[in-house]
Amino acid sequence: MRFSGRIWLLCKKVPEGKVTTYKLLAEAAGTKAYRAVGNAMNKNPNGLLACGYGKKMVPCHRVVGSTGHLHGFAHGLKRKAELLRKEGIRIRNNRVMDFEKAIYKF
DNA sequence: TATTTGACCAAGA
DNA sequence: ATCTTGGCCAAAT
Repeated sequence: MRFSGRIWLLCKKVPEGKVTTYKLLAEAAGTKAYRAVGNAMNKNPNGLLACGYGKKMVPCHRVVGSTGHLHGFAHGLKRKAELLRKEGIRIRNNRVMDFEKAIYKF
């Protein structure tokens, strides 16, 4: 399977209310391609709401930078922040509060 | 095959 | 705390 596909699979394991980082995803995949992970998210199978790869959704909005900052989102950072808030994650200035505690560890 | 492009990351003149 | 710089790597061109 292709690199991006493996990343999507790992991404699906992140539960609601938790977040992960591009770096963590790369490490979980056994690589250092942090940057390529970002690209994979950008081209994820969630057209606009399709959100499907296999049988589950790819919660790409739960992926943030290693510093806890929101880097990007197909529908805008604002939308991304709202989705996260709706799952119980506090966001302030495009940054996840209590970041360390919200991280999902593989 | 070669070049360009990012939703990255860590370190710091 | 904030901005820049160089290194990184898969994908698309």
